[in-house]
Amino acid sequence: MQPSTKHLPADERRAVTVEAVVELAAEQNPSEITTAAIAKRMHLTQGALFRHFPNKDAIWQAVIKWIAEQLLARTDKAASSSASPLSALEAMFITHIDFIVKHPGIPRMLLSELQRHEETPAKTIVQTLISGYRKRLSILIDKGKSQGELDKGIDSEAAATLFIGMIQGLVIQSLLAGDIEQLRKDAPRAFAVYRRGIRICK
Amino acid sequence: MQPSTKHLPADERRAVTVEAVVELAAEQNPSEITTAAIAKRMHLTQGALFRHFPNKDAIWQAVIKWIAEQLLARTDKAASSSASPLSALEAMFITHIDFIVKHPGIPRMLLSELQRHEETPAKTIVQTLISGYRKRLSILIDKGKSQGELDKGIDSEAAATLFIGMIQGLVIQSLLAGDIEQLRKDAPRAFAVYRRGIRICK
DNA sequence: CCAATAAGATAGTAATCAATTACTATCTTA
DNA sequence: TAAGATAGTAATTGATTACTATCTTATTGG
Repeated sequence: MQPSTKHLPADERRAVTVEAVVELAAEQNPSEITTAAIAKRMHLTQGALFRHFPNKDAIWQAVIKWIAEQLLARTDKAASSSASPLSALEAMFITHIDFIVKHPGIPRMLLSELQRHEETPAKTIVQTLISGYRKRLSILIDKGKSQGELDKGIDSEAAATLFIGMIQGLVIQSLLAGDIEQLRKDAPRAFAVYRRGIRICK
Repeated sequence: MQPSTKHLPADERRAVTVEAVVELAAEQNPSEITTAAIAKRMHLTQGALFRHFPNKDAIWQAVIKWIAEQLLARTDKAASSSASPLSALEAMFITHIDFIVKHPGIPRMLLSELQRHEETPAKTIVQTLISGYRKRLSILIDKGKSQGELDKGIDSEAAATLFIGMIQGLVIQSLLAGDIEQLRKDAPRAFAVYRRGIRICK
């Protein structure tokens, strides 16, 4: 099954489309990605895209859905193979950062989507993703407290929000610098400060 | 000098334009703000805008410049009227959050600008803003260490990055929720966790 | 091997948008 | 108060974009 074949079955073509958009988002402003640009990247004519998606928004929705599934699957796996709640948090963090470094277009797509003021289906997917992620985090933090690994005085929800916010902030700052490697460098240092904020005082 | 006067002098007209764009950015995706929409908000015809700005990018540049000046001025003032480094950090944080809550279009404009892949003049202004902001923070943190208020073991640069990241992350999450009041609610709770991460152990 | 159908190519359309142009109204000052 | 400078209007232009109608080619099951 060589990937350069024309006439792909519909579901494969849709998967390749998602891939192409994630790639393009790493290279340019996602809100300026045209259907023509997507088609060109896939060596397809622009009109052919509309054989597989009813409209452009449906393409975006598919991309966001793929991102959400990937991220939850990867971080879940990382957390479940960790010995303690705190190490699970760290494993989720590292996995999350790795995923973004591997696909720099991903945060750009998410940011672009949440810029929209209307409630789009894609935005709803992101909301569900984040609230699920936050739930997992605060459960882990509570577990850490009861196991005596984390300080009982901390606000679990706030700590979960800060965990997610830390990642988002690091991503924004590397986006601003135009250097994804900065993310890899800054992330562990920021996490060290965060860890100190939730751990029991020694 | 009623603001609804026609025939404003050029510099006033430019200032009003910046105001209009910041307002519009609170209501819609900044990348979809058209020159026609800006003109309509100002009760002006679209073409008239180009009497005062050579092109659309120049409008954006003016808006970003205004934001940067405002933010630095306000946080500087807040920090200088604080008793200790840690309280200065908290004052800057609160001031920053207040500024965003008052003008919800601001983070949207900044996010929109840094989504662009090219190096625009506006993006350069944001980079300068953030690096100046980070510098101020790490100096404050160093001062806090030497005064025995903050833990000497923490990484000042990472703590500064996390400070900024925390704000950016909180903003993104309130943007996602479509509720700016969430920012006001979550901010102090997240800051409490952050404070615990840098303060000396009691 | 041959229809039936799925997938792609080609060539459009209507709408939108930044920018420009020719002209007019208003302000300022010598 | 006349004349130049400044600010605004209305209409248009060329480029771009999402989407579609029609024709062509490849794939596949009987």
